[in-house]
Amino acid sequence: KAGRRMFPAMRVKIAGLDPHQQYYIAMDIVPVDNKRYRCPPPPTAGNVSLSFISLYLYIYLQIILHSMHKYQPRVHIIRKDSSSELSANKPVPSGEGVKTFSFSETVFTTVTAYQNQQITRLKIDRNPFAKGFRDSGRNRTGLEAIMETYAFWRPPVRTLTFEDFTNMQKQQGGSTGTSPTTSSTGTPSPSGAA
Amino acid sequence: KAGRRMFPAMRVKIAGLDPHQQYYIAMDIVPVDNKRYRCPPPPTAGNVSLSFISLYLYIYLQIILHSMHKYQPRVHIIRKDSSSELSANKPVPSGEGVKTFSFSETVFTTVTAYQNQQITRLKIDRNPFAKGFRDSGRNRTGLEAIMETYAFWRPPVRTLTFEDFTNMQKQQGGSTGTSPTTSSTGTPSPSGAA
DNA sequence: CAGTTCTCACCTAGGTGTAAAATT
DNA sequence: AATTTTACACCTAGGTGAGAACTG
Repeated sequence: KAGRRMFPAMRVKIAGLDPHQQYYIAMDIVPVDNKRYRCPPPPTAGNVSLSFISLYLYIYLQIILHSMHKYQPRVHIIRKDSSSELSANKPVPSGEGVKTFSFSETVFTTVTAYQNQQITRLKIDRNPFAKGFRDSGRNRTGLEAIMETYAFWRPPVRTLTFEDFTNMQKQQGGSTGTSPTTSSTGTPSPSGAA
Repeated sequence: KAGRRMFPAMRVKIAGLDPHQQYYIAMDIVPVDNKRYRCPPPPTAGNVSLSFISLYLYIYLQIILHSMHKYQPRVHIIRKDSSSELSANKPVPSGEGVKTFSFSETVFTTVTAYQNQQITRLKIDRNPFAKGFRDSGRNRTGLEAIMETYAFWRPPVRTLTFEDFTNMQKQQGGSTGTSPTTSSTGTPSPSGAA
């Protein structure tokens, strides 16, 4: 047992795939800060768990990261017939039939102890496992109390959209910033905004 | 949430595969008692969870069974190039490149309440989740007490052996009783020997 | 009455931040 | 001094059989 779970989790929704095609879905986490490249970028290997429930796909990926570094999660959609062998430990292939998505607001910083009191409060308020630390002192209104009891907060879903699968060949290459640009607090391992 | 977990679990070890080939591994549970066929055999559909850890593969399969019936778990090794489409809800294909294993000692009977006091004791003694019901009254010897605390009992591993992959074409067909014939107590859902 | 369903106390298993202790 | 590690109380989440309640 080593490391801690990412919270909040990355949630993604994929639209516009060709139903007659098959795809691989891959995820990795790459360092954001190029200045630190003398510390070798952490390997993206790890155990993978899949759960198929209806049309949903839950992926639990174990990735080793370094503390006090800035990282960016990425999601890759890889057309099955784009020959190159897929494998953990190897970098995700690029080229035709491979599309990489990364959302700048999901950049996070790894820490071993929180640096920011606001992050701590956010985690305690949102993570069900931290319920024991919630400040039940400040009294909530009736509705707020009900929400607190019943609501299960979940991180927002990022949507990966293919305008059309046939365009995929021309749109290869690096990360496609398909979304807003709010600097964020999504933070795995105990973490916070540095 | 419906149904209960099978205990003890089915454990299987596969040997003799061709490293240059790819295989599907399937599991289903079929009724043993042909006399009851007027009750339609239960579907083998269900959610599947996979966990890859090192070379181990954990499969959690959710299968709906009828109570008070006798069942037989089976494991299928299916060569990937044996064309026919794989799908839950459909019966496992048979023919060349498909090998089915079933161990007669793993036959079990489904119940909603235990019929046999010995089964109850076995479950309580072996299943870690039933620890609350263990009879700590009858005192154990020192070693036995230590064992009780630390030992995690796991059901025996059945070995599925391919003498040679190339023989697989000729050895198609139904279940291959590859093992001893002890009538057994392996029993999912609350269950017991009828 | 035989069989099923439901609730419950009692477990396992493991995810939280905290605070002290250890490390660098 | 800054950071990481460890033990801990407090949670979530869910798997046990017992026994009451329910069903046909």
